[in-house]
Amino acid sequence: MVLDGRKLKILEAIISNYLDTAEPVGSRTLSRNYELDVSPATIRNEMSDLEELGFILQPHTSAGRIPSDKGYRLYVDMLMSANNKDEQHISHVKELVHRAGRIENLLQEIANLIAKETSLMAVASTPQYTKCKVKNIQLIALEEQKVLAVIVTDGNMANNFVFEVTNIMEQKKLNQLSFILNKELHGLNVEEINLPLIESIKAYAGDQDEVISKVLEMIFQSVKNEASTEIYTSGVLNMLHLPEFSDLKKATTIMETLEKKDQIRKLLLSDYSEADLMNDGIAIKIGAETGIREMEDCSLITTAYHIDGKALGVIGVIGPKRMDYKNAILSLKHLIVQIEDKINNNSG
Amino acid sequence: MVLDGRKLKILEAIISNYLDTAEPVGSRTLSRNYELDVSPATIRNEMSDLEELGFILQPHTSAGRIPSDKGYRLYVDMLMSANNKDEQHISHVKELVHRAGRIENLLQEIANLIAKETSLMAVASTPQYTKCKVKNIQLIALEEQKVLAVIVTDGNMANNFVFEVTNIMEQKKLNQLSFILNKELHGLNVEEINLPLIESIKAYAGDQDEVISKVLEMIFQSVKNEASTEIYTSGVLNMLHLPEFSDLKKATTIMETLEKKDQIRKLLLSDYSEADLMNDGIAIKIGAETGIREMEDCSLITTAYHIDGKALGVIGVIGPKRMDYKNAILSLKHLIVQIEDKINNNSG
DNA sequence: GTTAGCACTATAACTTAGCGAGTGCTAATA
DNA sequence: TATTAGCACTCGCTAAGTTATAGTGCTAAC
Repeated sequence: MVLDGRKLKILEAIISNYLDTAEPVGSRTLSRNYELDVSPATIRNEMSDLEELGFILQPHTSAGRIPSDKGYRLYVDMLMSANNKDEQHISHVKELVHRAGRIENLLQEIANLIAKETSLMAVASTPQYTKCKVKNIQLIALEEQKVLAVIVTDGNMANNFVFEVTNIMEQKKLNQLSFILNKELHGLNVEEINLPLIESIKAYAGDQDEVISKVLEMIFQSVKNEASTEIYTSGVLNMLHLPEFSDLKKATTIMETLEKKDQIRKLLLSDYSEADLMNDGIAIKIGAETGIREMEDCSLITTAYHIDGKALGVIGVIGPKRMDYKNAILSLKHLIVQIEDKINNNSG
Repeated sequence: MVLDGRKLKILEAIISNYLDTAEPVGSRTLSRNYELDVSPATIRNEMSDLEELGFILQPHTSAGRIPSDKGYRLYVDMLMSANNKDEQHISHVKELVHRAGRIENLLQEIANLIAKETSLMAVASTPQYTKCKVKNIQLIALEEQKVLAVIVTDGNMANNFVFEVTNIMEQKKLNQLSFILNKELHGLNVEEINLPLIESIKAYAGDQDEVISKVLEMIFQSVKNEASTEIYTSGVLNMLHLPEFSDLKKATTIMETLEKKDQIRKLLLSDYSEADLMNDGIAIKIGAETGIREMEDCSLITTAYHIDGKALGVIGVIGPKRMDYKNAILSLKHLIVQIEDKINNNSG
């Protein structure tokens, strides 16, 4: 049994209808509303085949059919190869991107925008700190024995750390130390700051090595700390309006899952398969493919943004498997261009 | 008709029972489970009186009674005057407070902790920026024409702004300008930075007045921007488990309301009545008292934290009107001490 | 290969009856 | 006069039964 043209057409019709209605699709509906030119009975036979092939399934005997994960997969793969070039979005995006000063704000705004455009949940991660380049380090005297270290990386991400020192520090002295740190670290990837390097820099600092080593130690620690990749989300509540979560129990479960930043972070940063990367860098995970049981009714679409040609962070959409993939992909594709523009200008 | 001892006892029993069960309370239950030493019939008479006085109400004819806003008000006022001194909490709070470096992290952690302790939603606002004192300003060269300004205020709050300048800026030059800015602004309240002051400082700067005025302009602008007071929340999802929101529509409404940071900010920072401030600084708003229609089933308990004796920011709990006020108040009271300790040490 | 017709099925939606918790009122009691 | 027992009544909730509906698969005819 093979997926001939007519079966494909019917499958497409089923998915398309299900995306709209969230209701199982019956043979009569298909025959009436799609130009298939065959009777419901014929469609029933084909549907039976499609089910056997695993592309659709029946919630219960007397119901219509809904797409299976495998069905969705075929559908999005077709979408991707169609390579639709329509670009209508333009508008206020440029403005928005221009307005936001720092990348953190930018990412939050981007997430808000995606959520609004798609009426779904949007996610955005900051660049993976470890892969960013150090642009500037500045030490600031707070009070006698407290120092604030500001570390600026690509994309003008500013990370702040407060630490205590045993000696009283004057700003002038700190400026000198900042100068040394900058000379040694400027342009390095954060993950290149390792123990041997720290030792060698300490040697320079002479009697002020306490401050230097504390700063470096903090950077070093923060690298190991996965949580340093911030996740911004927006539109979680949009999920509550979807029929798939119209039952409070399901709604609660999905909300709880989506609130777990650790889990979402892992999901976003998990390796892309090569197949995904073929498609303009758009990666799609459908249902069980996410690897999270609670998200079996959801799909995730992501795309990475690049700094200096390296994929550093991710923006994406989380919606029901039934989401409007086409629109979501378009939104992401469009925004990613803007973001990269902005970041690479900033760090250029 | 007056609220004699027995009526009060019955009212207390009704509220107490309703806090536990979230179900309307009937006369039989009261007579059985509380030591009132009167028959259900008598209690019914008293309840009828209490209803007429407006302290309780009946959801429908054949149901028991539930407390009205007025009833809750009496109840919490009694709680407050009882001035309970029991302090069991100790534990890891000190540790937590010590661990967090910057106040932003601290507040988020505090919110998490309150949410966990109370199983409700917690809120915390950063200090009102306008009332904070400038502690240090440092300018950092990012690239040829971009400068990052870090403004540190009381409690080691660091605010970052990026801006562009027309001339190429070297770090050395920026250090000099930072020095000038610090000399002029250190110790001032942010809101004291007004236009006349800006003009007078510009005069000092001579040919470098562009940078100076841009920094000051940004500070000045951010003061006007209410949104600069960040709101941290935690445990929004706890609300979903409460019986009052077991209906999806209600759940959605409350979630949407609680997600609106602007609204919550306004609510938190709205003026305290004098009466509230009498009670150890604990302020309670019950149901309609919040002024937000969607929160008519909720209560808000807040308390302010102080820096240099001025109330600057707020931490609080949002829960159903039926929440455990006593426990929530205790949690807040206990934490506020820790926070003030931490902040005032930091800024001391 | 396609289609009409039909028996069959499972869910959803509506209806009804009965239960239970609670009230208010009245009359008896201390 | 305050309290209580008794009772009729109310109303929402639940369970059971009933109907309607939208779908299927199969068979036989085209």
